[in-house]
Amino acid sequence: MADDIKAPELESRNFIHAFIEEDIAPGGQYEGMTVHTRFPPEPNGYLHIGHCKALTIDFGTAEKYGGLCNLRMDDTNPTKEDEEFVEAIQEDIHWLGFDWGDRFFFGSDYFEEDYRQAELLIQKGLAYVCELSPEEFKEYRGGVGVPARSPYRDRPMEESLDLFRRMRAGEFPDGAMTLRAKIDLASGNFNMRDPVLYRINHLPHHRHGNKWCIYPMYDFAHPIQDALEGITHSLCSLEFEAHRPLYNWVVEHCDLPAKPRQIEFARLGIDHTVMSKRKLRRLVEEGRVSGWDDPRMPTLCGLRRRGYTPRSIRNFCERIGVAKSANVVEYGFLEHCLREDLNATAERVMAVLRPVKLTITNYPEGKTETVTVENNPVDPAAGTREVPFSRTLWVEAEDFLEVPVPKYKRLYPGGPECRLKGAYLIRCTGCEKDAAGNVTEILCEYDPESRGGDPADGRKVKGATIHWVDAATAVDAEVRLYDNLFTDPDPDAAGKDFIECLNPNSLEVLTGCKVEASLADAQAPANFQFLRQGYFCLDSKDSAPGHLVFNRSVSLKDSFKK
RNA sequence: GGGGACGUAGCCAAGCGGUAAGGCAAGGGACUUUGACUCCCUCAUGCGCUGGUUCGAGUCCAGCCGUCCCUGCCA
Repeated sequence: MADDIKAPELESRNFIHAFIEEDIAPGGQYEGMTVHTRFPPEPNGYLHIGHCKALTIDFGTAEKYGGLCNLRMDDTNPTKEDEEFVEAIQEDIHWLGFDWGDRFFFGSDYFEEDYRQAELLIQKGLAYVCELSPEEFKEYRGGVGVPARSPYRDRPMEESLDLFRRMRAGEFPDGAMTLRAKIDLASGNFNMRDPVLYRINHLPHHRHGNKWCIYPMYDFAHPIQDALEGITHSLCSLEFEAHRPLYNWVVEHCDLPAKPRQIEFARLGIDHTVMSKRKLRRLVEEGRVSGWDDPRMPTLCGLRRRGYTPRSIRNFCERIGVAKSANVVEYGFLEHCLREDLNATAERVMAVLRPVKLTITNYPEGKTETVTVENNPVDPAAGTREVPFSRTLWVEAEDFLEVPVPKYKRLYPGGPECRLKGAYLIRCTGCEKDAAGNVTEILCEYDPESRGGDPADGRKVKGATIHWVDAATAVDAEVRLYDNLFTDPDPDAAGKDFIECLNPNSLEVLTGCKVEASLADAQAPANFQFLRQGYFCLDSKDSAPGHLVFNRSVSLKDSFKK
């Protein structure tokens, strides 16, 4: 693992570990064997935060037991898969800090072996070619308490073998027939009602071109892939639980070098967050977002652009736990993990988002000096920087109120002595306003004996510490404060058009924001919605791009409501 | 009215017959050159419900209730 700062309370033991320890213990199914796992994304979209949970479990489990985790592209269906995603997935996994070494595979590279296993099943009388059309298939599938039917079930083995070979040879159109496992048409588990093993699909494969026109189904291909790669524990999400009997059936009846075990866990959900790959894909395709890496997307590349660090995401995934009950975590928890990491590692700059001019009336006109500010107050090793200072500054509009609210300890006429961070102590003496009554300039006097921010006489400073930038030398940068991830305001909105009911104003400002670009090349895509957008001032040219760490809320209203 | 799972605080989550860990959120306080951070305190007589077994049950048994997944030639 590239970096290793973890939250201190992280302890890692879950029910999967208990199963595995049973398996490798004396007398267990895998006694003396090395635990091997795999992460098998389908290359039909970008990885999102939900995949990160699986990644953490797959790689983390292998690591815990001294084994390895393979990366395998699950590309058995050419309909939706694309090379673009193959590379993006690898990039995102590496960014997170996981490494599969040289164990990078494609499920489609086992097509020949899949085919051999299918013929073997036919020869054993355990599979048959079924000529039901897709429509008939549905009709014949039965229902609760009603068994499925297939008139082709008792077809002679030789006939099925011949038809299957001709299926491969391309003699039949899409949908004409399928290869089915002969299991149990009356099973209460519909996955066992003679499931389809192979379907015809005359579509080029992103990796094998036109070599194949029949493709194995996930349920057939996956256990074979696992076995061929020597996977001992095939960890997947809960919706495959009902497929486990089929997984085991394939493992048992095929001619395989190993017997992998499937264990399921609850997939990750984040409240009000759109996580379905189908919907995310739609957002991209309909141009609702600038791309898969739009900072409002819960994709890893989106989170990355938004300012999330790999470590914060990994910590998040480790802390949410692994269990089988529905796992819907509050978005605020993800945010907490980011804030925690940024607090420890992000170099600060002072930034003013809604600038108001502040003039120190007793500071000599034309004079400039530099003051020293630490880059990270919780990490002295991050060093310091020199920041220009002069008579005219920009400060945050909300740091001044003409009439203070209760408990306000920032600038107001006659208010307490405040500290300009790293510079001097000041007192507010008044303000200038325009015709409309808006504050245009804050007037202050400073204490020349307080350079660095500490009073010469050691008196206690009652007011707050104010961030500022020097008006003459400040650099303008575009700071994008993103709205929250794409949200579904109605958690029960399944199937509804969630895009139409987005509520961009309901969510809080993210604590850590990324400075994405300087003024020169700041060009926001037209359909971006920012909570705030504009050109803001940073205290130094060296500070962009990078992270800005704000207080939890930059809203005056939120800070002071009691 | 089939099959498979799950129900411990607002949200995750430990717990495996001996008297409810931890984290997030929330509230209170201390500290502070970010109203941040940090630190301290508070926060389930209660584990979906009802019975039963037991000296003792979140843990075992029975019944009920609720939620989710499965009826693609998707993964």
